[in-house]
Amino acid sequence: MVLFLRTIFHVDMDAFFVSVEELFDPELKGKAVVVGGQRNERGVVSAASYEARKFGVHSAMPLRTAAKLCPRAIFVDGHPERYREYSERAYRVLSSFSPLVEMASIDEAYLDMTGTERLHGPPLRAAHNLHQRMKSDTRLNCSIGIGSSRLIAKVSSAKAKPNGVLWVVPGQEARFLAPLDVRDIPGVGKVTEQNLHALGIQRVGDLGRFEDSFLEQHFGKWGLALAGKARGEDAGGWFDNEVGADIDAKSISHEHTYNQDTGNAEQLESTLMRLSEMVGRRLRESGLHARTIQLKLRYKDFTTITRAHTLPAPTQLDTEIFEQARALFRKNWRKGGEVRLLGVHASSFERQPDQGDLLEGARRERWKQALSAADRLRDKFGESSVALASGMKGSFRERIHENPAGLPGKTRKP
DNA sequence: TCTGGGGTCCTAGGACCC
DNA sequence: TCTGGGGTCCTAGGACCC
Repeated sequence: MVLFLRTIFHVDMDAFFVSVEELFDPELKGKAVVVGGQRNERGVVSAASYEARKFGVHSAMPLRTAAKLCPRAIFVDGHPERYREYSERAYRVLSSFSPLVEMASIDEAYLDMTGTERLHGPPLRAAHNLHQRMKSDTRLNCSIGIGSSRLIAKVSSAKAKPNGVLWVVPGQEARFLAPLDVRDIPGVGKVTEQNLHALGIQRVGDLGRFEDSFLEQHFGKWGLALAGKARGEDAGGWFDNEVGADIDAKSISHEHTYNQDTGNAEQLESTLMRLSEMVGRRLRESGLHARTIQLKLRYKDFTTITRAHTLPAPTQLDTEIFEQARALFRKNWRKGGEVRLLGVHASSFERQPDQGDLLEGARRERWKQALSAADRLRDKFGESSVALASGMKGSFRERIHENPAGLPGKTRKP
């Protein structure tokens, strides 16, 4: 039950990574550009310019496929620092329009603009002002969707692209959604789309012909949410959160795909050490302690397993994370099996560690201090400058580059 | 065509407890 | 020998998002 009408903006930067790269190299402007790596690297497209999209190139597509579809495309490595910087600039602009800003990812945000009419005027005028400010302050284009829920704002910003503003007038939500493809609903991917098609549901409006209970039977909890979404409601899950509500991270993970598959135990364990260090570092930075450590292992043929272990007491120490990850690895790795990817994942966070006896607590504290010092060194001299002894073992200690294409997770503030 | 990395949420089964 | 019911924790896998 909606007690009062909300005005939500969804602001989405247009071809964000590509646009930022264009600022650094104006030569790229107007050309087919693919960000994410080189044309014959192992990896996928992070972002494609509108020119490249005309050839069928889109994000998440293997780089090699993109090269075949659009041979003349320019391939550019990603620059996460640049994207973070421009994301922060965008955040500053947004914050000057509403105190309730929530970055949903590096290039999109929700604003609760409810009750700002006195200051900013009616929604469309506010949006146009915001649009202009974004352009003048960041030199980047964005699109803005306006609606009475996150869902409507999100869907309408997609329809406003590129470089547009779209307002769905309150009361018109269902009419706006009805003709759209079910795939346009956030959360409906390839699989759900196929399942809906099998029931003869192609457009959002078709959902209205079915009872909520029928959808629940077919799709469980998600089916119920889907019924609500067809009416434009933020039904279920993350969408229900108030804009700007502070939500703690639920997991921290790092993974690495080798350029060449490897079955070398020493190299694999060395990678695990590096990944454990990266996870431990992030835990310490955010003051979190994890109880569950998970290993992810992907073989050459892409079969993937995950194996988890939950500790009696939470940790944020590289050594303890590594110990668990390695134990899981040794227990589950098919000896000699060629590995494509390794990952280390931490979850079940607690703010305070269960210290156990005092001596033990002191020992851990010393470790923590040593590791924090290492963190500062890394800040200064780069990720490869410091490693614990076991990570140094062997000649395979390689540098894991910061994910060139990756996106940070949901963060409240950049 | 040969498939990244970092997240969230959901399901389902088994263990264990009352 | 035929076998409850609910709650919680843990693990594995998968859909989905950017």
